[in-house]
Formats: sequence, C-alpha cells, structure tokens
Amino acid sequence: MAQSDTVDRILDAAEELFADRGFSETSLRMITSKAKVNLAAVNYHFGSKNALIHAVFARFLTPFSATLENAFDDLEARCDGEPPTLNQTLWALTESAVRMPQRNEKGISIFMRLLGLAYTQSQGHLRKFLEQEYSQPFSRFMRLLKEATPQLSSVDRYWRIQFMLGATAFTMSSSDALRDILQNKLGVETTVQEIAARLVPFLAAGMQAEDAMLVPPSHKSSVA
Amino acid sequence: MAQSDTVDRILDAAEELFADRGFSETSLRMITSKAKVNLAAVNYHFGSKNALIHAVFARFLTPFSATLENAFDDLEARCDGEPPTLNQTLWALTESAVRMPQRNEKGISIFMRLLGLAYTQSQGHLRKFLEQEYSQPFSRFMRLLKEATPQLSSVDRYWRIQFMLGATAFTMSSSDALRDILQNKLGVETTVQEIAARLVPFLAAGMQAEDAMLVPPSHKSSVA
DNA sequence: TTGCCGGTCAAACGTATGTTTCAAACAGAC
DNA sequence: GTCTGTTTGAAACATACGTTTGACCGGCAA
Repeated sequence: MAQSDTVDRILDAAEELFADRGFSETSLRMITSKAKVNLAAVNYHFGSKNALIHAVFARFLTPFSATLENAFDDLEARCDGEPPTLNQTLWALTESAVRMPQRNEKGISIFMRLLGLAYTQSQGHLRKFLEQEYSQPFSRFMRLLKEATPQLSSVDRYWRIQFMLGATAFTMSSSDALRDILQNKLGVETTVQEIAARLVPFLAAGMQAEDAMLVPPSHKSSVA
Repeated sequence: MAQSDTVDRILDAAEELFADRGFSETSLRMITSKAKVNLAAVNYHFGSKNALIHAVFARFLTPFSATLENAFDDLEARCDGEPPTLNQTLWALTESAVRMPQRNEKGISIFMRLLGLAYTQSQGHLRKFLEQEYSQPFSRFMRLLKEATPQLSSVDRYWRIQFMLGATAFTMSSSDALRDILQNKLGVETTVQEIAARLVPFLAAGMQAEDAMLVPPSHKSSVA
C-alpha cells in the first residue's frame, strides 16, 4: 500500500479505458469503478478529468522524451559531424518507443493509440499541454528530418511530414482493431514491433519519393 | 423553402460541427442552434442522433460511390484486360473525390475529416453502417490495389493500405489547420487538389517500397 | 367552413456527467 | 493516547445531454 497506490490504480485504469474508448467517451465513474477507488479520488488527486488525462500522458511521455534525447545524442555522436540519414532518424525514434519499459503486456500499443487519439480527437487542452511540455524533443526530431532530406523543398517536406505523422498516428490509433481484423482474415498474429518495422520503410520510401507532380498523369503511367 | 429546408440546414450544421469537434463532442443543441431550427427537429426528421450521423455520411457517400464506380469502369475499360497501375488507381480515387460537386468552399476537406473521424472515434454503429452500405466500391478498390501490387504479400499489402489510409485521412482531416500553418510559416497558399497531388506520389512510393525489413538496420544505412 | 396532417415550438423528462461537500478512517509524530 | 494532517467514503450538487410530449400553426381536401 504505502502512500498512494490509489494514484497508480487510477492511472492504469484511465490509460486502458481512454485507449479503448476515447477521452470524452470515458467517464470518471468507469475509471474509478475499474480502478476500485472512490469517485472523488480522481478530483482529489488530480484536480480534474483534464488534469488526469495530462497525467496519463506525462507518465509515459516524460521518461520517453528522455530516452529519445539520449537516442538522438548517441546517433549524432556516431555520425560525428555528418547529419544522420532518414532511416537512422526514424529508427532512433521507433526503437526508443519500443524499448521503453512497459507496465504490462499491452504496453506500447496502448500508448500509441493514445497518441493517435491526442491528435485526432480535437481536445484543445491536450494539444496545448503536449506542445508546451514536450516541444524540445519534437523540434529536435524535426531538425533531424530536415537535415536528412536536404533535397526536398520546405513545402514538400512539410507536407510529407504530415503524411508520415498521419500514417503513424492513424495506424497506431487503431492498431488493436487492425490486428484483430488481420488475425481473423489471414490468421496472422502481429506485434507492435512488427507494425513499426513495416511502417518505417513505407515512410522512408514515401519521404524520398520522386518530386511530386502537380498534375495527374495523362492516362498511361507507372511509378519508378 | 418549399418542403423541408429544415432537413438540409440540420445536415449542413451537423456536417460542419462534427468535422470541427467530433461526434460525441457535438451536442444536438449546438447543431440545432447553428442550424436555427428547433431542438426537436432532429429527432423528428432523423429519429436519433446516430441516425443523423448516418445521414450526414450518406448525403456525401452515396453520390460519391456512384462517381467512383464510373471512374473505375472507365479505367478498366481503358486498360482493356490489363490491370490498372497503382498510380492510375489512386488517381481515379482522388479525382473522383476532388471532382464531386461541392456544397460549399470547404467541401471535400470537411468530408475527409469526417471519414477520418469515422475510423478513429470508436463509434461502432458508424462502422457497421458504412460497411454494410458501401461495401461494394470499397471491395472493388481493394481488388484493384491487389492487382496493382502483385509483388506484395497479403500481410504487407494489408498494412500498407492502412498506412495509406492513415496518411490520407489524417492529412485531409486536418488540412484546414495545416494549410493555415503553412500559410503563416512559409507564406504559401495551398488547395486540396495540390495536397492530393503531393499525397499520391508519397503513397505510391511507400506502397512500392522495398520489402519491409523485420529488424532494424545495423547502424549505417540509407534508402535506395 | 370544417377537419385533417405534416411540421414547428417551448417545455419537460429521465439519465449521466464532472465536481464538491463533509464526515469518517487512517497514518505518523509528539 | 492524543493530536494533526492526509486520504477515503457516501451522498449530494449543478449542469448538460438525448429524447419525448403536447400544444400550436398553416395549407389543403372535402
């Protein structure tokens, strides 16, 4: 028991329920009854539902951003002077995510889904919170991407980063459902690591595609 | 005025509010006050909030799926016998979307965001509705994708389709905000058509990337 | 005119939400 | 053991939601 076992039980329950159903669709009563704590405990320990949402993110994101900074440090040290390649940068990110110590077997996939939801559900407070708490590793990642794709114009790079973000956030945000479908249709089991391993080459290839053509092809064409 | 101007006003308001804020986060009172109709009108004309959500999708999706079927017919006719290329298939889809008659200047981007939300917010009823109403054009698109990428294993293709879907839905769903950022940061104007023109090559390149490697690269590597 | 009927309206219904209250239980220090 | 500050507990609070109700309006057939 010790001090406040309650806090962690709430965070665990909230994390899972948010991932399953979204933020607005999860009530404090669901959380507290799953966590087997009193309803008032959330407001007592966190202050409000929004603050609880922030705490759920912070519990994962704070150690993660530290891990990520280290991974970037290592990467830049290894490359001494030379900017890291796109592939290296993307792998540094995904490896940091995958190697985070996991609280339970669902671990990373729950959190990926939460990150996806954070972008998708338009929860203004959450975006503000994430932006002002974790802007540093984010900017650093952006800088690395820029140095790894000097051939792209700023505008092209901007949009392609959005495409990457979208493919990632979307896939991860529904990865449980997608895994289930795959399991039923093709009888294949899939781990988050495998999804990431499939995603990175997809992203890298898209990022480095031939220059975008601004008009649809005449009528007969193919890609590289 | 004529018959039921009310129905369309509700649909217009609902479409915009859903796109801005999501489904659960939009109340019937917001919708009816924006549409300047009585609160009871929604339940009178549609039966329930869920049925209203379905109606919003049906208003766009029904004509769109007809347009899309025609585009696929044309494409397959032009290719007589040969399976259309990936690029051709993707262009057929985006052109059908872009060329849909638009109700207002926001038009397509609002709807893209709604489609993204439909996948992301776990609204079971919506997925069921979409699956059983529009399964035909969807399956056809999937078949074309399969024929255009015979080199991919079923599993690879499955995941890469999810990645494409994610990049598309996510980008389009926030394209207004993204356009604004771009406008402010780089002083560049962008249309939905241009975004699509940037997106298609990205997707095609990602779809046709070298086989996914299931282990991270040793430590020095680059892409093609 | 009369009678109807699709549509609108204000008001209320029942339920669920986030939050607050205040008394009781608890822990550790003196 | 007693006191003190922290944590829990059951209950209530105020508000917002989706939905339902029943009165009312306007046009049109009989």
